[in-house]
Amino acid sequence: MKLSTRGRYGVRALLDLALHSCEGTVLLRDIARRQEISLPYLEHVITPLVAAGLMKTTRGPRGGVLLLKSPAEIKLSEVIGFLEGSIAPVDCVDNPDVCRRSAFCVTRDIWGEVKEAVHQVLDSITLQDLVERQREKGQTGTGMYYI
Amino acid sequence: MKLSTRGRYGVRALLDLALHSCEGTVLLRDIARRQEISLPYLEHVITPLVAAGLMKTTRGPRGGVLLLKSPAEIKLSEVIGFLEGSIAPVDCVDNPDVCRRSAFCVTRDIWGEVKEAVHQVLDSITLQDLVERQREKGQTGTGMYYI
DNA sequence: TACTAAAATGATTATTTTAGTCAACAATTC
DNA sequence: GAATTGTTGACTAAAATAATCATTTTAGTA
Ligand code: FES
Ligand code: FES
Repeated sequence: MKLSTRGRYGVRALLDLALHSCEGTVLLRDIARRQEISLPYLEHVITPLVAAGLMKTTRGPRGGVLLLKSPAEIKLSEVIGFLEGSIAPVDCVDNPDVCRRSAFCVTRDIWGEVKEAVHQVLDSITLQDLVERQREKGQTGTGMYYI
Repeated sequence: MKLSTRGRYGVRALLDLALHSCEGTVLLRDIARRQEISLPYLEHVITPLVAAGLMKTTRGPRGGVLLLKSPAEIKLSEVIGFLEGSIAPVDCVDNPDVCRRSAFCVTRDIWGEVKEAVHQVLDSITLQDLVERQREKGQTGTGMYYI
């Protein structure tokens, strides 16, 4: 039941981007530095988010990453979906055919309830909520307190 | 966010045991056959459940596995805890020291909420609930419908 | 006692997933 | 056209997963 680094880094990158996008595009390199993620790896991590249309990238000087949707319109359930795929704890919840026993398996029902519970949490939280929570905590993750 | 086979097989084995333990001990071999899990692997899977005191095993002829606690007293949250460890989606939820950023990381708070949501589901379901659900579905997993 | 049936344990293995790195390429600005 | 920035795909090391197998221990029974 662990999240991979894709999910963890991806959400953090998105939050960092939202926090610093007042000036338009943000350098991937800066996100990587602030979030302590290697730049080459971060490039791979955000790929699905770019593909999903959450952000736009421009290359070259003055390039960077730009948030395309308003943070209030980005739900964590979508983000995790793009980054990790389904949050179902077992595959047969989404796709009954992978288990022959699906029709009569009560444990499958349980895993479905777990999936639903996680979904409700992540579906009720937007990137905007994260931004506000972070501002309340006072640390916007600039990294200056860590050097 | 996937469960490993330990969690899936372990819960199924426990349910199978509860369903068939009217006669006392149950052969591991029978659980393995009904649940379509290889016997040698099942032996490893149930090890933590035996260690946790949920079941007792006796070797030799007329041996097998015996449920030690009443199904109504066995919560799925415990079972998954024994089989998979913490259900926290990231380690820093349980152990803040693994991330330097814990004190100000709002994503960590989210993962804590996810953990709590999953816990609430699993903590509210007992093995007895599974038994009853299975009986309602009519298939007690004898395997006879699959041969 | 010897035999057999069952579970326990530990070593080993193959496969898959994860978490990255690296190099070459493409686009953009100045 | 040179510097800068993101894109892509190949590659790799390490870890986790999902087992299998051989050996040992224990308990009952003929
Ligand atoms: S049907 Fe997939 S675990 Fe039971
Ligand atoms: S503190 Fe662990 S992910 Fe932020």
